[in-house]
Amino acid sequence: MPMAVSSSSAANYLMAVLAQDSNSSGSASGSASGCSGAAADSEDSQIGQELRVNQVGSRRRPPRQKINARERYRTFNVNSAYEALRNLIPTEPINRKLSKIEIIRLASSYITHLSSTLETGTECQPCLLHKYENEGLVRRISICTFCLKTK
DNA sequence: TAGGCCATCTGGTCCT
DNA sequence: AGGACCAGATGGCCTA
Repeated sequence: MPMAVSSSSAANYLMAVLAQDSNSSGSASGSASGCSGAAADSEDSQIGQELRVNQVGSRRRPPRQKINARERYRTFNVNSAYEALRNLIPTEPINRKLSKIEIIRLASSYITHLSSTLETGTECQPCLLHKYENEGLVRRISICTFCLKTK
């Protein structure tokens, strides 16, 4: 159960996704953007593929559309978490677009920066100060974006 | 046009 | 058995 996501918006999204899939009955690819990497190149082969993937040997599998909808919902929740994390990272300009990998790296860096701020008790380049205070230890700190920003 | 980023589909694996 | 999670494949969009 996702916790960081607003339950109402997530639920709305799930409903929308499921409704979309029920409307696109018979099609193997219910993608909104129309891209389906493994989709076949004709309708007949799509249906054939659907039958094949849903029945392996004698074992019946759940309909692909339902599984795809759940996966889209899961991706939606992951993206919501990325968005929540991104909102905690100060940038310039404030609404600068960040990729997912940038969000993770900057969040990690920002946590380190805040930690150094707490430990040194100063907001003036705490990471650099923290480095000197811990001289002799193995810990190494690279140039901190957030220290450079708060001059 | 190449490369980066992303959404989606899919099959496999693990968990409840 | 069904759902959650994950990684690979694929194709679209955008930017330098």
